[in-house]
Amino acid sequence: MATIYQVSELAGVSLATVSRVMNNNTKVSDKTKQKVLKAMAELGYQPNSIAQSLASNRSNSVGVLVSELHGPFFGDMMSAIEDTLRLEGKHTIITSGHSDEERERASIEFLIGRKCDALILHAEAVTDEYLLNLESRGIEFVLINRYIKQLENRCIRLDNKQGGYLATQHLIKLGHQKLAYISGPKWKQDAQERLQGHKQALTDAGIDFDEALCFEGDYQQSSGSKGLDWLCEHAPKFSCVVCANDEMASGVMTRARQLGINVPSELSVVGFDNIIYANYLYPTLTTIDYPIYEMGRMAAKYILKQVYEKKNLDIESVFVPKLEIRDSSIEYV
Amino acid sequence: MATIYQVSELAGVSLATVSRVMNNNTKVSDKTKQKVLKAMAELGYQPNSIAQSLASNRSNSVGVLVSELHGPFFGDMMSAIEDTLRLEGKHTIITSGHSDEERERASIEFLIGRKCDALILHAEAVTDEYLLNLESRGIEFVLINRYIKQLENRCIRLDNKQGGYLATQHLIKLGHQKLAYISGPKWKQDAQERLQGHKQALTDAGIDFDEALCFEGDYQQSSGSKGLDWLCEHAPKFSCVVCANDEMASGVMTRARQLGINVPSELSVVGFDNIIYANYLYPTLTTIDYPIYEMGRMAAKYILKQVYEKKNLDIESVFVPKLEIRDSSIEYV
DNA sequence: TTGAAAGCGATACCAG
DNA sequence: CTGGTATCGCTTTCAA
Repeated sequence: MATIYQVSELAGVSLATVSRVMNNNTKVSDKTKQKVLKAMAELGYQPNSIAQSLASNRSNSVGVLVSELHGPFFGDMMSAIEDTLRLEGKHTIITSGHSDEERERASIEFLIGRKCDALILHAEAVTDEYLLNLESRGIEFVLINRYIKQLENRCIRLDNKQGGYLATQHLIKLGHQKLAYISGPKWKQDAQERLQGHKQALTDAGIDFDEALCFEGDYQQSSGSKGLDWLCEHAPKFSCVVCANDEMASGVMTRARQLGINVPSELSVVGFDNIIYANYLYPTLTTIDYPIYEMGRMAAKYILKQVYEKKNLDIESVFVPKLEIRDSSIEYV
Repeated sequence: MATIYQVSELAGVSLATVSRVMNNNTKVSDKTKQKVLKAMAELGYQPNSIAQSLASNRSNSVGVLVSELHGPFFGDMMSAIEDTLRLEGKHTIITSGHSDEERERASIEFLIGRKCDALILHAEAVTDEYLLNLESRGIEFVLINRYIKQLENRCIRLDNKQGGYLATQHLIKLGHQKLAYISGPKWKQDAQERLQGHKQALTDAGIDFDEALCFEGDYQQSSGSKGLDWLCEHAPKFSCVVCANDEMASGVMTRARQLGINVPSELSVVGFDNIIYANYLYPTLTTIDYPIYEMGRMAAKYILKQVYEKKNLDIESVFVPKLEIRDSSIEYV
């Protein structure tokens, strides 16, 4: 692998000059520039980015933390970020935290050690203090789907409560009075907020929230199935179930089919997230649109603006959920 | 951020000694070791991995290239790799190539520039020559889902042809005689192989392959829908359709429903890959199991063995597809 | 506009 | 077992 030294030798200029044409920030005469370019081409020179990072304390790469590397939600998030950053020549390093405090922290520290210029975090398990401390360490970062008051301007988020509200309100408007709910893990902020929205919608409609109609899932498809089983066995009668995400909703629909319960005529189902295949389920799933791709883009833009000094970028930090009505929910008769 | 220099100063030893306790490969007296450890703790010292890489020409990270960051297939692949590598303290850097030659090459060069110790590549667009050249450059890598004779031992792959064969044979055994086929992009190796398997199965059953019953999709869900439309309009009558992947199969089933065609009674559908939600579709999808998680693990193990000198790892490079019979395919009457 | 030289933060070889 | 020192490949003042 050719080094900058060999290039400078072949071109008959100094190291510094070669470096200058690479980063073309300083003026270099056109003639020398051509010589250098030619030498680089001839040697098939590729700068060693590790050395660049060490010297400049800049890596042109941003670190991303997701909960899981698989799953439609994080897939879209990663794609959005990489697409956006790549256009500006920045690279993306991805790690996963598995919703576990220890592992999230380890991943974040790894990214920092890797001298990422900034971080985009979907951090669920790590404490507020840790994140606050990150800021005081001078680390540049932005949070997706988490709200911490003191870090407000670094939070790109969806109004989850409003989303939960919309989902439930939709069913109430359809005449449903007995609504079951399958929540995400209660310790997760978004799960809490979505549930709060649900309760608020009930209250506003004069319906009492019944703990017995509420099952705590884990956001996985299988827990939707488990949830439906549990509800059928332990809960009072209900005509619909609102799920805290689409994957659990999918689990519910599949299990319902196995149990011989028709969706939507006997049971309406509503999801949350609007993941890509919500529209390919049968029946197609009524859900709350979570513009995760847009939010991923926005997070990347934030970094571009704050860290890489791109101007003319409007940052918007709170996104609004939208109800997407499809076939899995119908009027209660 | 503390440096090794400050640690050595505080501990009253040389740089070299500090380095030695970090990498504990050379003997260091217990007493000095404790002094150093204490100093490190006191300063909250974290080695700078960029500097380590530059100096050691080792990064303890392996680069991964996938086609897309989203999608169930690549999600599982990435998860498998990261899970396996992390257990050994190695890190994963992920990039995407979007099935585009230019971008695949750029990503690979980025990973190399990043001094990854090895690469795991799902490279579709880059030429054989390029890959061959990679080897002669002395780069350690392993290929997933691609076969190049000269690189045979570096190829972790599924017998795609056999998979295509099984899918088609299954339908023929059920009595189908008019089989439509929706392939992946013809320029992709796996798409070719699966199609070959399909043709072989037809031939073995004495059925002629009919070009008019074959639509070329792009492995996306939407092209499954488009494919069915096209087939209904242009192709002779058929009683089933075999799809080169599950996502297109899902598209076919959804479109069939919209067209009022019952699956499976009027149309049997078979997919390929056995992605996680194949089992949540309605009807559940008959498909060919692609053990991508296992293959991702295996690729990681190969690297662990070859590059990081872990012993006692059995490497298996050709995986066997398995037919997974579910509800989307039934006997032809 | 260009060159010389001092780092960046570690590793690793060679002596002692 | 420990210390000194050259080195990795590049960036970035500082002068010229």
